[in-house]
Amino acid sequence: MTTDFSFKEQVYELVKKIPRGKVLTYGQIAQALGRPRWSRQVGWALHQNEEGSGVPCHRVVNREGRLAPNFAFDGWKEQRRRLLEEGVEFSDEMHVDLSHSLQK
DNA sequence: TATTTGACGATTT
DNA sequence: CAAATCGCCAAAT
Repeated sequence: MTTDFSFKEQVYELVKKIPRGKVLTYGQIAQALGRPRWSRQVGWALHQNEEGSGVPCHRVVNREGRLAPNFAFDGWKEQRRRLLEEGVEFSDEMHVDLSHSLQK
């Protein structure tokens, strides 16, 4: 076993740190982990994730703040509902207002 | 080992 | 805004 964690695990740790009412984009997560082109792999890591993993995956959106069209466990409707409940503003049905909710 | 797939990003049409 | 296109890279087939 090596000392480095899987990219997946690093993604989980970062996502767990997202404060309530804020969101992160896939690309930001990739960059924060030192892999600016790994946005797709970030999406995968989260897709492999399950609800019970303790990862608030509903706080992760694509670069426009758009909710994933085929969000795994309940669909983007459920994701939107959760975000609204946390105080995240929406500019559209499927778009988060990043200028107010994007965590740096 | 080659091809396809995908919870992405950016640009162009 | 929608669709097409290209780049990116691991996992699935």
